[in-house]
Amino acid sequence: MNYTINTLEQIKPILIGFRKVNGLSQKALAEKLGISQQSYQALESAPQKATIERLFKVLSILGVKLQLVDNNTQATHPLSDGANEQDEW
Amino acid sequence: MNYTINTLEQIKPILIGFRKVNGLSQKALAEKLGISQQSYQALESAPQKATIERLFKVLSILGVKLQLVDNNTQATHPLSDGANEQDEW
DNA sequence: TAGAATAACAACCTATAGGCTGTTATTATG
DNA sequence: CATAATAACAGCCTATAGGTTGTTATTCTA
Repeated sequence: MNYTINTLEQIKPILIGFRKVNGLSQKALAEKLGISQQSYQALESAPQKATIERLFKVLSILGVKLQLVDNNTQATHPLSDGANEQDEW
Repeated sequence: MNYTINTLEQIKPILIGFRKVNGLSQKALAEKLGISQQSYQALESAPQKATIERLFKVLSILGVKLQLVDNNTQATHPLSDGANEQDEW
């Protein structure tokens, strides 16, 4: 399932959704991160302000991967969304 | 073109690549962001430390979108990578 | 090889991310 | 409705993100 981020406001509800799908409370997820529930709550309430590093850790726990989608070359292979193309770099 | 981020170290070279593909120098991109070349250079040298907000701005200029890919539900529709499914939230 | 353009490094400052504890809503559920 | 679980808010502190200017490599090309 892919969720394209068009605006920063979208991240928050998506994050909460992912956490719930994983059946985790803020406290449970915070424990996995090694921080307090209150600290995690702060992150979840404004994920745009978090560092990539921090979001990445959370997403790893939730089984979610970050992807960068180049819109410039989008049109060339409309249906060829091969697994990973980062090897080209 | 999709670039899945498996490790934080991947972001830096991908970022530089996107900038070059767009034919921009650090100075040129910095100007679009309204900051100095040196400030942008700091961001580019350690993008993991940047906030989502900041990276998002850079990616917008470079014509790159952020995507969250749920690995949990990955197997259900292997080939149905429909455009955007965030409306389901 | 000189000069221009580009990228990187250093020192410095201010705002805020990232953490804590304590308390207060807000949902569940027995 | 009482209580437990969950989520949110407040105040506080320290580390660092995000910005500046000045300087120094590093490419590139006439």
